[in-house]
This record gives sequence, structure tokens and C-alpha cells, in this order.
Amino acid sequence: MITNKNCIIRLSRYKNALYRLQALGFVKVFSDNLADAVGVTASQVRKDFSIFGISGNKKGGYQIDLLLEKLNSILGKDQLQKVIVIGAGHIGSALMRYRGFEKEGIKIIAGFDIDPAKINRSNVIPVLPLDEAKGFIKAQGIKIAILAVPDIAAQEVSEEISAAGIKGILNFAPLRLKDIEGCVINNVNLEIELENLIYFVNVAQKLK
Amino acid sequence: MITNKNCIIRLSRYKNALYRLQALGFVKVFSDNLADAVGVTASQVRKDFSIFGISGNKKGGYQIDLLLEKLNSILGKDQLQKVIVIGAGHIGSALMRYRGFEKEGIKIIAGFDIDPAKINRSNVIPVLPLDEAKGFIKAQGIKIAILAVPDIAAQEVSEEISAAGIKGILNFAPLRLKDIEGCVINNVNLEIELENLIYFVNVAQKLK
DNA sequence: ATCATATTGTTCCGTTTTTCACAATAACAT
DNA sequence: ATGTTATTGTGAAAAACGGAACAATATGAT
Repeated sequence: MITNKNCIIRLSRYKNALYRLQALGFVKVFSDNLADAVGVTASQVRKDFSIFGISGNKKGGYQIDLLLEKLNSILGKDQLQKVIVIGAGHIGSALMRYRGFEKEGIKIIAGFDIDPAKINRSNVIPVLPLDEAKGFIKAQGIKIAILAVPDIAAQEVSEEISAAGIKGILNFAPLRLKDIEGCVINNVNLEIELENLIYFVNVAQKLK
Repeated sequence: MITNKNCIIRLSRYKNALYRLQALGFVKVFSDNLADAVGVTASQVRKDFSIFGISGNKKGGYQIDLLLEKLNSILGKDQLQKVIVIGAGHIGSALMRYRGFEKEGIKIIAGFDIDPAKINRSNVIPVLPLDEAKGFIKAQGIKIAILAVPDIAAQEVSEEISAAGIKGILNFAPLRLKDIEGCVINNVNLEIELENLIYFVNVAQKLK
């Protein structure tokens, strides 16, 4: 079974590129077209496909619609993914308002916050009290949560929601969460991303 | 010269862990303490340090304050980093309000948007018209930009700002920007992060 | 002063990941 | 029908990466 995160990220990128190509009217695609679009080598594209048993046609490339079907199936996009957001601060509420997830079949169906002032049950995406999260997760069978709470709270909250049934957490809190059995954690750390950028910009400057 | 992004990310994590240890009163640290804090092996810690010529003391470990000094210097944190945000939509304005960057020595000094309704010159972090960005970047010598514009605009805007002097872009638009000579691009793609999480959650389920 | 011990720094080794290279072959041209 | 060509699929080579192991050595104990 595939455990290589980068490989799966590439599949997502292929998929996105394929939609763009499709929108431009293309029906088939060659490995080197996709490679250019995504910024990898053509070999890499073919090998990634081969890992997942995706095959094309000698001299004919890959048929975009079939390819998308397979990629979408691998990526779990053949069903709507219901997601909750924990923490309705700046980042959390921006994510709730962000429309970009919908076209990816990802739907944020509720937010949760500990602050009573943030509660809003009548909103399109309601913001509910944090202590209702556990029941909500169980009742709705939610598997994925976006964690956007202050770092001090992140560890405790992550353990609670995973105990309630969350299997995957996208963590925005700028600290490393302790591994949780049966729960996958992906970190988005904007400070570190910026630091990283700053480093490579500085290095590039020094090279000159 | 180091081109391994993961290695630099680890340096950031070491740094963050060191601040936490320092806050707890620790003065020195051993490679295995840091390893535990960050979730890597002790060998990895020592090797990372060795790459950057950071040395500790046999049997004495590393002195936290000196270590932090070196890491901060490597990561370019010995000077305030002025950053601008392009695009004052949901994500862009959340980032402008986000306080987490300040303690990292990263200061967002202005936002830019093409929509006149978003302009606000009197704000603490002013939001200025997009067509002032070029002049602003040059006048202030800005090197780093956070790009949070709709995907359709991302490519064009990225080329404009890099022509004006931007050397690093943290791109939130969900598409791959064409490589730009002399400009480093890091992508933060939330859709892909979620997709990735969904994939691994599904895989974990199937394994049972 | 000598010895024992803990920890670094680095070399070596195994694994993973990427790239290269080319045989297989389907499509097309003649 | 035959030959040519373009592109895939994959096996082998190379590179990158991380982990284990251990020699070197500073510190502290006796």
C-alpha cells in the first residue's frame, strides 16, 4: 500500500491539471504534457500511474475523462466529504467562508468554538459550542476535522475529537501534535512556510 | 548548499521546540531531547546541525541560547522580515489579522487588492490598490509576498510582483505557478492537503 | 591521575525516491 | 501488408535521504 505523501500530492496535482486541460478542450494527454503542467518529469508521471495500475495507450496517451475517473476514485472524490472546523477565529472563519473547497467535493458543514460570542446556529455553516462537537461528530459520522484553535488548546482538542471518531486532522496550530493512534495528522504551519521561503530567498541571494 | 526543504523545516521545528524548552527553564539540551520534541531521531538532529556547522559539547549537549542564535541566523530571523499580502479576500484578510507571525519576526506591512471596496488606507495594516503594489515593493524593498488572489489572476500577478522585486512567494492559489527566474515559490494548497488527508484516512480504513 | 560514562560528530549502510533507458507495441503512413 | 514512429510501461541505475553504529572525547567520579 502506498504511504508516500508526495506521490499522493502529485496525483492531486495531476487531477487539477487535467481539469484545466479538459476545460481547454483536450480529450487526451501524454505523460510529458502532464509533466510540464505539474512540474515533474514524464517518467515520474508514468511511474505514479503505474503504481496505481493506471494505464494509457501506446502512442495514444491517456484519455482525460477516464484518467480523471480513476484519480478521483483513488483520492476519495467519488463521494462528498463532510468536514468540520474546530476554532472560529481568524483562520477558522476564513476557511468556513472559503468557497474553494466546494468544487473539490469537500463541504464544511459546521464550525465549533469555545467562545459563546462566536456561536451562531442560524448561519449557513453554523458555529456551535465546542462541547457539542463530540456528539455532532458521532451523529454525523464526521471523519475529517480542520483544527484552527490556539496552540495551547490544540493537543487536548485533537485528542477529544479523535476519541469521538475523527480519523484525520488538518492542523493549523503551529506546534507538533502528539501522534494519535488511528488518526492521521497533516500540519499546515504558515510561520514555518514563510521561514522556509525566507531561507531559500536568502540562500539564492547569497549565491549571486 | 542545502536544497532539502525538509531539512530547513526541521530547523524551524528545532527552533520552536528550543523556545519551549527555554521557557521551561532549560539551559542546555541533548540531541535526543530535541529529537523527542520534534519527532525525529537523534541522529537526524545531529546530522542536521552538522550540515550547518553547528556543534555542541561532548557529554554536554548544546547550549540552548547559542543554538537558537545560530538557527535564527540560518533562518534569517536576525532581522525583521517585512511581508505584503496580495489579495484581501477571505484568506488574505485572515492572514493580515493573524497575530502568529509577529512573534516570529515576520511583519505584514500592507495588503493589496484590485477591488476598490477593499481599500483601506487608514488601517493598521493598510489595504492599498493593487496597482500601487509595484511602487510599494520597490520603495520598501519588499522581498516576500503572500499571494492570496483568485487562481485566474495568480500567474499574472506573480509575474508582476516578481518583476518589481519580490524574491519569494507563498502562494495560496490552488494552482502551480510557472517557475519564475530569481523567485522562489512555496505553495500552500489547502484543497490538496485535505485531499491528502482523505486519501490516507480512507487507506487506513481499508487496512482494517 | 586514572577510569568510567555520556554524548557528540561522522561514516557507513539500507531504504526510498527519482531518473534513465529501452523494449514493447499501438497507431499511422505508404 | 509492411515499415516507421510515437509513446507507454517497467526494469535497472542513480541519487537523495534517513537511521544505526561507533570512534572520539569531554566531563565527572574515584
